[in-house]
Amino acid sequence: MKADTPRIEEYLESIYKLQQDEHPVTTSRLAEHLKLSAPSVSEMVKKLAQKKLVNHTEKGVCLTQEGNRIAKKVIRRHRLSERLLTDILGFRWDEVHDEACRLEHAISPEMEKHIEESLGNPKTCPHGFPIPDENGVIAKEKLRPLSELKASDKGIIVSVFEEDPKMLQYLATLGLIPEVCVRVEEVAPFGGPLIVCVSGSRYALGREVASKIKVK
Amino acid sequence: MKADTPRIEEYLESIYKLQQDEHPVTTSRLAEHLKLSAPSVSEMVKKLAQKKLVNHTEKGVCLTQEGNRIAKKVIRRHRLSERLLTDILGFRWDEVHDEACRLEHAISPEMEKHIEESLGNPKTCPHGFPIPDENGVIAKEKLRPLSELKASDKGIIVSVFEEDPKMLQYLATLGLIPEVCVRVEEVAPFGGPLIVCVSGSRYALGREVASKIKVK
DNA sequence: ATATAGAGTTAGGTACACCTAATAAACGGA
DNA sequence: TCCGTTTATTAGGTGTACCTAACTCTATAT
Repeated sequence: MKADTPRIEEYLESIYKLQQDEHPVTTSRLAEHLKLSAPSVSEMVKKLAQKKLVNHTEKGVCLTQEGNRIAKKVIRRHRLSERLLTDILGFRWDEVHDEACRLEHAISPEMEKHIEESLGNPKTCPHGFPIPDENGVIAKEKLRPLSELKASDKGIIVSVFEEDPKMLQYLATLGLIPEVCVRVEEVAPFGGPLIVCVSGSRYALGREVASKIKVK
Repeated sequence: MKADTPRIEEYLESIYKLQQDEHPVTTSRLAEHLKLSAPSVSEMVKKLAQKKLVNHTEKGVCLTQEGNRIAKKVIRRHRLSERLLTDILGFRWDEVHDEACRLEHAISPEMEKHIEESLGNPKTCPHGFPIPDENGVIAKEKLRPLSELKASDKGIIVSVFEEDPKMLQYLATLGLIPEVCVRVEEVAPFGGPLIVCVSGSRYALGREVASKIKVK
């Protein structure tokens, strides 16, 4: 009864991601994220609970210590894969997510180490998210979503939480990528767009997209 | 009914490999190579035949054109993976086979291209076997097994057909790796060992091992 | 207060890839 | 020629992960 077959890894990884925002991780949200039917997820969650990888209460699903450990291991592999793809194999940042989704389940602990060393111990993936160390420890910084800045606030982009290649390409053409400095010029009222200034150019940015961009 | 799920790829790859030597590819040889029971293989071969990926006759299993195409695609990915592992990620040649067995099913056509370019279009894997091009074309050379050389014959090692890490390590310590020149000093009668000379040192080499080393 | 929408689970069923045990067919040696 | 071994297949069964349809809650709106 081994606990880290690809399927299980995918469930734990999804649960981990959905835990990031405040909302509870419900069966239906999980089903949507995994593109599976609700009953399939319901059943699988039961099995994960049996294996002591998640706790399932009225308020939703949450990872146990062990579940968390495995999820972070997978995320470590995902982000290391993304770095390998961009830094060594010459992929663009918008191309790597789907590739990494496949690679993350095919990487041994030894390969993990080798990638890490060959890359010079990178701290983040190409989208700015931290790569957990071998023990699953993640370096934390306190970050704000770009959408919460006020007019004339500025910050340095740390991460871009977006998996859609088209949107990533678009953001890259605007120069909205990690490490770059961004200044908010104007915030339209009633949930309207932000006007931001990036390396001399001004752009309008929807609130929803802006909320996926974290700055420090 | 897609035809290239990991399981199917593994079967086709095994069949391809077993086709290399003269012997017909029987159900039992396949079962042994895949470490599965004979009935499982029997059943799966039937399905592969339905999908028109193999022909199954009295004399054994053989790949159809399409089966061959897929097998070579997988082998291409396997060998490119091995090169990536040794040349870029710093693995030793005896460590890469098992890693590559997992990677080969997780690599997209785009990644294939990127690996190839990053490596400078390598022609062979670390064990000396040719990497098929995108169209599955394999550059052929006429080679002899080391075991068939006579006393005082010499040749340059081209490939080492051995998957066992221990044996690969051992051969590497003797210097029996691709590109190296080897001379046969003596051939013991009745299937006994060969005495070979490699970069100044002399070693006894069993016939079975010697037959896995191809020279030109 | 009750009808109804929504979320979650149960029931029942499919596909897939594997297994063991038993059977059938082929083949080499006494 | 016949027997025993090897080789392949059939029969029957398991576990896993998915599905749809139907049911059961709960919570809200009229």
